Amino acid sequence: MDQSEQSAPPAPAQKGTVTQRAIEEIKAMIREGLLEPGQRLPTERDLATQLGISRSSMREAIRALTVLGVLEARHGSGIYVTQLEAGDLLETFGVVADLSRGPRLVELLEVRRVLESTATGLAAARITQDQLADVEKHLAAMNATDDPEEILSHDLAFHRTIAFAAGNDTMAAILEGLSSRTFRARVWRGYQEEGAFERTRREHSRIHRALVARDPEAARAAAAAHVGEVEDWLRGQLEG
Amino acid sequence: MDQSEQSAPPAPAQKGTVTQRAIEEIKAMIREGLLEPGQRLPTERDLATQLGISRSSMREAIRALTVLGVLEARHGSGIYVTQLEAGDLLETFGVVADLSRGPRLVELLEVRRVLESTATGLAAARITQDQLADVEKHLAAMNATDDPEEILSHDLAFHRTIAFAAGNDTMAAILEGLSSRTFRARVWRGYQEEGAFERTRREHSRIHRALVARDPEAARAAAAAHVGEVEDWLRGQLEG
DNA sequence: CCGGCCGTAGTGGTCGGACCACATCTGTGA
DNA sequence: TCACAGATGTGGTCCGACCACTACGGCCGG
Repeated sequence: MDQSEQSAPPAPAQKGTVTQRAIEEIKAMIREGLLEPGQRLPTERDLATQLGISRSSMREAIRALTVLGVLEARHGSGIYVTQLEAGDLLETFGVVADLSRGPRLVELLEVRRVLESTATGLAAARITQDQLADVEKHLAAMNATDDPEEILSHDLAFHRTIAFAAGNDTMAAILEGLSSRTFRARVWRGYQEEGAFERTRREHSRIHRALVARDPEAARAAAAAHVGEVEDWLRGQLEG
Repeated sequence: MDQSEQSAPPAPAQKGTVTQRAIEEIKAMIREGLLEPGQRLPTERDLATQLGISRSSMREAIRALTVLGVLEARHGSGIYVTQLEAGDLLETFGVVADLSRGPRLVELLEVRRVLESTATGLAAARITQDQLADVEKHLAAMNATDDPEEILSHDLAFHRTIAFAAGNDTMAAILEGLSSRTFRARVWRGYQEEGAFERTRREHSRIHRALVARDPEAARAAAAAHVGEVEDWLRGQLEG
């Protein structure tokens, strides 16, 4: 709305802070293909000189892009562009889940329910024998122990494998964030104390059977019900 | 050489870089409720002293949390915790969409289709008269002009209003990121050149009719088809 | 000739201090 | 009483030095 074209091409375009400008500058370089995934960037000192800013400011810009999963700094070696894969970029999604509280937790679970059911449905049609074997491995391990930590660990792997088998890495990465350890640990702490172990096991078995039967609709329903259980419980917690 | 004064009983926990430690430290403070949304933090200088690091490192940590939407720095005033609302935290989602290319664009559209259809279905049941009026306003404005920029603008507002009416702010925020200006501009540039205007208008009308009729299933289907059209086109582009 | 050791140059990581730009409060003067 | 100007404190930027680590290459012993 304010983009009135100016004459000077090398004009600094005094928008916002210097660091912010540097961030946009680097993002633009990547977007336009000047920086390929995996490629090494010039040194911090050189980059700072190129953009005419101090190394401190450039470092802040680099740090910002690092936490976003766009860049990766290797001490003593250099700065590199990540592979820009779904996992790299969506890692920050976990932060959101970790810092969310109250009603937002329910909203996140609602999003997870929608995506998880879709992914599980897709997986029923696409999962390979090897992946199915993995799923069964985690299912068995989950049922073979009573250690909550271990159960949670295999539970996560169970769903992760299924999400990955759906073939949409982006969706799988988002689900990964929505199921991050600390997030689920917080919710499940109370949920499992109410003796939900058995119900969880039944639900997992139902999902597994649907995958074996290659029944997408059943898989979708089972996954939705599975997440929905936790969702309803949490909703009740917030009200009561 | 001057930092060896105290033996540090609270355990320095030498994990990763100093800055990384500071980031986790602040996140923990927020997670544990020591820092409330909207609250003002100590000054950069004080924070640096508290954690026993330099101001430079602390600034990098703050910058990192700023781009994640957790903190907000106001020049001359101080540093504040954001409201930690969905919009604040999920703003970075737009960055992902902007930097994605090729097959990942299709994956993102697939995620959007799933969420958009869900949100539109929910909206059919929950939208208020005022919100419906807004939707109609954008629909009319969209059909009254031929300026692609303006069309895109109202198109975004059309879907945003609907997503918001669904009642799940988190879902709406994610959709916002998946529909960010630059992302859609890139895809639609080619799509609309193929004379897809008319089809888009028909699809929007269909969504609108379903909302008016309070028919969730029809709304869901219409939204899925709408996004699916673009999805298919893009998939074809990548193959052909 | 080969291979491992070690020094060195180059990189990111950290530090401390200085100064600038901006927001806010305060006290003065009309 | 109110408006303005200064003082104060904050984040924003810059500089220069040093530390920690990696990678490379030449040296030395086998």
